[in-house]
Amino acid sequence: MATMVDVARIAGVSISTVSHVLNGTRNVEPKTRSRVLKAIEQTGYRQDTLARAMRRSKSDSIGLVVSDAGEPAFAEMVHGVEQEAAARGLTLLLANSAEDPERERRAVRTLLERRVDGLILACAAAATPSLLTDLQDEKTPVVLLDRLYRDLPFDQVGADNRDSMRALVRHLAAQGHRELLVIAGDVRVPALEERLDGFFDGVRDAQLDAGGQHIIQGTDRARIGDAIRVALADGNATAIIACSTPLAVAGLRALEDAGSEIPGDIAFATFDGFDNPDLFRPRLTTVRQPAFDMGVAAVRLLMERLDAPDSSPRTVRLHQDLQLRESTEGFGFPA
Amino acid sequence: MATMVDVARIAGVSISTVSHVLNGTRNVEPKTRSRVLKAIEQTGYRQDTLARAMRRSKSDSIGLVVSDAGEPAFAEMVHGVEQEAAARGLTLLLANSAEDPERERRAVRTLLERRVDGLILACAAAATPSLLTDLQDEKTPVVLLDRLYRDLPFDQVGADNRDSMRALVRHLAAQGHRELLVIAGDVRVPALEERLDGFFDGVRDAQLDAGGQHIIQGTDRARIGDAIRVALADGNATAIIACSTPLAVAGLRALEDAGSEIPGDIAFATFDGFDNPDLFRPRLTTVRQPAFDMGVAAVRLLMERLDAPDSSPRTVRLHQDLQLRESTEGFGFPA
DNA sequence: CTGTTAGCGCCTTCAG
DNA sequence: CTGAAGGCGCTAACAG
Repeated sequence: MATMVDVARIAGVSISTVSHVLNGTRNVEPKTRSRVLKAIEQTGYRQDTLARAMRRSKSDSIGLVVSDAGEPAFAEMVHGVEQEAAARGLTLLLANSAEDPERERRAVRTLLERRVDGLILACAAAATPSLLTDLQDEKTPVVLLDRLYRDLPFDQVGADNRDSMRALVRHLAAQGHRELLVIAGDVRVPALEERLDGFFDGVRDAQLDAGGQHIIQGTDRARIGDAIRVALADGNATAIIACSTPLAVAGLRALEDAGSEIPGDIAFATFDGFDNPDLFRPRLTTVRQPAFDMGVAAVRLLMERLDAPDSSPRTVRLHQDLQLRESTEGFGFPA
Repeated sequence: MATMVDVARIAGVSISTVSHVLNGTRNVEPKTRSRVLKAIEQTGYRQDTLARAMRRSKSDSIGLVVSDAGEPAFAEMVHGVEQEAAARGLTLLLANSAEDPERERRAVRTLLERRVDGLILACAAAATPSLLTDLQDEKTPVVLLDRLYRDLPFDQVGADNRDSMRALVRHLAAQGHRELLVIAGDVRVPALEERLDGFFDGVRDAQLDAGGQHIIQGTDRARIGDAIRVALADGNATAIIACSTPLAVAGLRALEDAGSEIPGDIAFATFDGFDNPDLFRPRLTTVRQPAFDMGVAAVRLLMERLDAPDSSPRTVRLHQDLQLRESTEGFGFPA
């Protein structure tokens, strides 16, 4: 591998001149410059980003740690982050914690050791509490993505979970539903907690009986299935809301096992949802997270933070779309 | 940020001793060792991976360039690569070419400049031909993923596209289908070329009339739609095969526009397919790519190549599952 | 407009 | 069992 020294020797200039033509960091006479360029061509010289990063203590790279690369929403966020990073000449270092706090800790540490310029973090549900507080003392800026922590002074980007859920509940109530079943998931995840809060906002707005609603917490599939069976047997709940894609999968499977039809037997809505929602039946009413844009926004926040390290932390909420489809439109209320 | 010098000073040892306890690269007296460890604790010292990489000229990182992060199959491959890389203590640098040869070139260059230990590459359909030949001269090992180039001496991992398609065609023929429509896509993509080849293998096996089959090439949605409409109007084709997820989307939309039912009016099968294929209707017969495992296999190949730089290149083909579902089971042939 | 030089933080011979 | 010292490839003062 050719180095700057080789280029300099061949071009008959000093290595600092080579550096300056490479980086455009000071004027160099056209003639000299072209000699250098030719030498670069000739040697096939390529800059060593590592050495450069070390010297400048700036790596032009960012790290992204996601908590579950399996969920489509996260895959989309990764995509958005990659896109925006590339557009700004940043290399993306990707890690997946798989909802494991220990892996998460290791991933963060590894990325910090690699001297990334900034870190984007979608924390695991059971994230080690000290992780984020430790990160506050770090000079490497951090942006929290999707998994937000209201009380911590980080830049954050998420969706308007609470408002979207509220709107969804109001919509269902307006159609006549009075008793709903919410598959809430792991409410330690801030986004899921917010969605549950929004549910009760909506219940209040629509003056439904708060005590009469069915809330299923946790992610255990069997338990979700049981709870749905019970609720269906009682026969009072007329609509189900799943608070994430995996929760929707659990719910849909349970309904299938029970032989219940959507929306004939029960209405169904989900957050995040599935790809190509109009191609397959049932067409599910979905609150859609702008996951790609959230990734883009996270990178922007990070770069702005680098420019202004001392400005106060900002939380950006992106609007979620409420896409109404057949799964909540055909339920037959008794006259 | 504390450096090894700080640690050495506090522990009252030389910096080389610090290095050796850090890397376990030579024996050091337990007492000394624990002094060093304490000093590390105390200073919050963290290794600078960049400096280390520069010195060892080995970065413990690998680069992955995918051609379309949007396709679910690629998202899964990324996931598999990440998983296996992390398990081996490698950091993953991710780039997306978005099927743009220019972006692809830049991505490869960037990753090379970052001194990745190896590169995994799912080439764009229209990849610059010189890209791969240039890469052959590089000492950085390269593994081709999914987008294979039979004639080039790289390690490669793909799926058994040809055989799977052949099996699918035979299955359809056994059911009575004699005239098929293939949405073949961009056959510059090797996997798609292989699938098309496999189609003709199957046609031959089943002794169908090769001239009577409908092949739609390209990715233009409108053209695919037109071709399907024409084929339906003629009324001879009884089954459609989509050779990738986006192609399936195009096909399904066209059928929907035409008001055709699957499988009543026409049978439908797809490669790669959709998530949760049993939850939504129509349940599509799918040739499923083991995308995650392909990612894993690519990392393994890469590491083995690093251990044995001169062994001959290997191509690994992973088996694809033919998942039969309703979309090909209910077509009513006239008696 | 160009060259010289001192490190960035680390690993690794080579001596002791 | 431990220390001293050189240098990986590059940037950025500082001098001319």
